[in-house]
Amino acid sequence: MAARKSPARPIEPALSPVDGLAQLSFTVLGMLERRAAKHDLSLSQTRLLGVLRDRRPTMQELARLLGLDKSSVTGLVDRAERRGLVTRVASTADRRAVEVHLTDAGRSLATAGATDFAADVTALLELLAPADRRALSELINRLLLAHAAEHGVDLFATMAV
Amino acid sequence: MAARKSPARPIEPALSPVDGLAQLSFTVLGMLERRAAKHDLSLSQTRLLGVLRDRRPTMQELARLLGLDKSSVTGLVDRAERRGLVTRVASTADRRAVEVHLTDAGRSLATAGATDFAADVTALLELLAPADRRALSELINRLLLAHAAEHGVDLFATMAV
DNA sequence: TATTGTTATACTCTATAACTATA
DNA sequence: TATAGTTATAGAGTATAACAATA
Repeated sequence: MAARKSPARPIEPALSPVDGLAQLSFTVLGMLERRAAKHDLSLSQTRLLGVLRDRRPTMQELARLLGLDKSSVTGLVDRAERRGLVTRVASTADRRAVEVHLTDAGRSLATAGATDFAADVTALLELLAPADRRALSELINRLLLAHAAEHGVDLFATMAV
Repeated sequence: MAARKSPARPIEPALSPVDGLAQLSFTVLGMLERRAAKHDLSLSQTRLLGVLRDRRPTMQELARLLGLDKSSVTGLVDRAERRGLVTRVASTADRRAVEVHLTDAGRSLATAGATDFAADVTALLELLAPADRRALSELINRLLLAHAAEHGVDLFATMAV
């Protein structure tokens, strides 16, 4: 029961800005997790597939992209490989290194997962009026750009899922 | 370096609404996780302490609040108890049940964690101009209220951390 | 010597199933 | 019988340290 035509100040009780942002984040990540679970994927496996959609990194690059230790990536890739979602391919340039490639099955799953998740988030955003929705996206973009700039990060480099 | 006085259409490259919301969620949860790690707390332990700040639930209620199986909660509480953050107190009403209480140490840690996290999120929000910040919070509140209403959930019941 | 990746090991987190003790 | 909680067990995910192969 949202307030219909309340003016500037909302009648509803309001979450603090901090709590609101935290709650929103939990909600969105929860959606991602539930969708992934439908495909028998953990959040970690989902991130792995997401990262591999447009890259063929070595184990070490993968570790950096995911922010994990290389030994953790060994296990992550082991389990994905056992399921036929990725393959290890010997690097031609460096005989110590291996590249991790998405298989067709892995790519299908990554695409399906991304589509499902996008549907969830779109449905969430459609709870807002179109003008509000556009405003929210614009503000989020502004915030993320400022944050990325402050940390010297390329906002578009690590996007996955 | 956000665009200073760009009109309606931003000059910067923009993330799609879905990607923006996903990225923002990862950013915020990442902050929470890093702050928790500074106190040697996992996200699960942080949620546990957060939930206990204003409740003394039984194990079963805790399982429901955290969305976990009761056996998972046994382990979670075991580890927290071993660290002196919570205690198990026999229920007077039902001799099968135990209540989980925060210790003073646990409460301190929960408070410190919440304060740190709030500082991080506040710093993030302060990357926006004050008017933008207020607008963003207002839109997030609207979105969460609509979402809570749709799912028949009390938005304020499960807030933790 | 330094780097790439794996292995050995340990711990947290989670779930299912079986169990104990109440109710 | 049903419920509250624990235990036994299994597996994912993570990290540190030690190792083999290659650079």
